[in-house]
Amino acid sequence: MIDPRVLRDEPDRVRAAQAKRGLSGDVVDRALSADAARRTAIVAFEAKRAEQKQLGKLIPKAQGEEKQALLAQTKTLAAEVKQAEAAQVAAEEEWQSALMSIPNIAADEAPAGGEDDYTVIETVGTPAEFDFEPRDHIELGKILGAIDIERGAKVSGSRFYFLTGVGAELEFALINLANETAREHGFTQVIAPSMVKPRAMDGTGFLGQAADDVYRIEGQDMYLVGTSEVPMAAYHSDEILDSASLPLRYAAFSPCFRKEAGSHGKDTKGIIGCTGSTRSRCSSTRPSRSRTPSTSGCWRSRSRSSTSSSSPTRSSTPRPVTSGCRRSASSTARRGSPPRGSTASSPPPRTAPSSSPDASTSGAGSPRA
RNA sequence: GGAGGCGUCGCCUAGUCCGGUCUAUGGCGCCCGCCUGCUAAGCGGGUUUGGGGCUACAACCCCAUCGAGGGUUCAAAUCCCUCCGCCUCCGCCA
Repeated sequence: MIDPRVLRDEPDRVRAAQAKRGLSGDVVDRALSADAARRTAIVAFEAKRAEQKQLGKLIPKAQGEEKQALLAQTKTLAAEVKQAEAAQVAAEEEWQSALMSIPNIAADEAPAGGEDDYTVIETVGTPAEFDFEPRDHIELGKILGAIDIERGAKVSGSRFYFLTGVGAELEFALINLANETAREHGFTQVIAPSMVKPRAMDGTGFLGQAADDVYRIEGQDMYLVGTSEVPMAAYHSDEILDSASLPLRYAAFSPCFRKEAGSHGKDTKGIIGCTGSTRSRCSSTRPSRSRTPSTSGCWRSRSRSSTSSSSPTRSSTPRPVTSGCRRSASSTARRGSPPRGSTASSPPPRTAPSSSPDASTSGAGSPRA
């Protein structure tokens, strides 16, 4: 969720960010009044509680009738404290839910609007031109015996596939390439758990507006991760890191699970943006004095390399505590842009917690390796 | 899945049996000051985190915080319940 202090101090900034996404600013006002109500409730509760504690100190010293009177007095007070506390908790929850309904503040450089309002920052290379009718990945996969969609559907349903022979080899090769490249750049190799507790999922914002895309394990309070960003963002949670050790850089590999809710049948032809995939993802943690996000690269093993950004800390001090972090602004691709050269810098809410290239480049299907 | 042990403010630790002067003890480390050719030692003070009030974003005051969440009670580190984590052992392991 967004920093409550930003909301309180710069509500207009939040309203402007809402407008940029085409969202109403009403939630901002709702959150502001909830914040005020919350603080009023806190004052009321704490006053009662302080009174109770003061009286409680007198009881062991008192004797006889005086003690009985005190006990009676403090008993009713205890009830009042309980009531005030309940009111505070309710106000707190209202405030939380209002805050949660506000998405991350869009970065200043992010253009207003939706998917079609992108700005091209840089074009790398020229799109390939063929003097024949090029085949798509489905056809190629079939001819090469690399992708078995039929059996994928039989075993697991639509949007699943088996990678076979050179297809599987290509997958491993891409992962190795990604990891090797990351290693050369000083990233530590990590194989991360692909199931996490709610705290980790929430910490990266995936239980907010992206909750629809997330797989939850039935009967267990656990989630399948949509990217290793989730376990890695939680990796150093509750730790205080020596700033001299920063940045800490990790290239983490994991299977990735996303429901891709609402995207069924949308420019997929089977395997792009699939429900289960593997990725190698780089992330780095660095001190954040300002509230600007730091960047991290992301190599996706599937068919392209890409970059994304994240904000590994919400601490306003140089002390980089990564607990429950959530990126506070959207991303800017820098390097290894997809062949189209487009740079989506304001991910739509559905994909907000993820890196923008994941969501915006689904059409560029030809492997680079 | 089962049995046992453990979890205290950076680290170690006292306190838990028997609820209230616990405002959580002491040591180490760290910070500030004093003293001192320098350093070390010594002496004095400070040092959990989060929230709120008042403000000058200070000082100060208040609330919460003894793994987490409930409960009992006028009152919980302390009693009860549930959960989590770590350790030891047993079971399971396509």
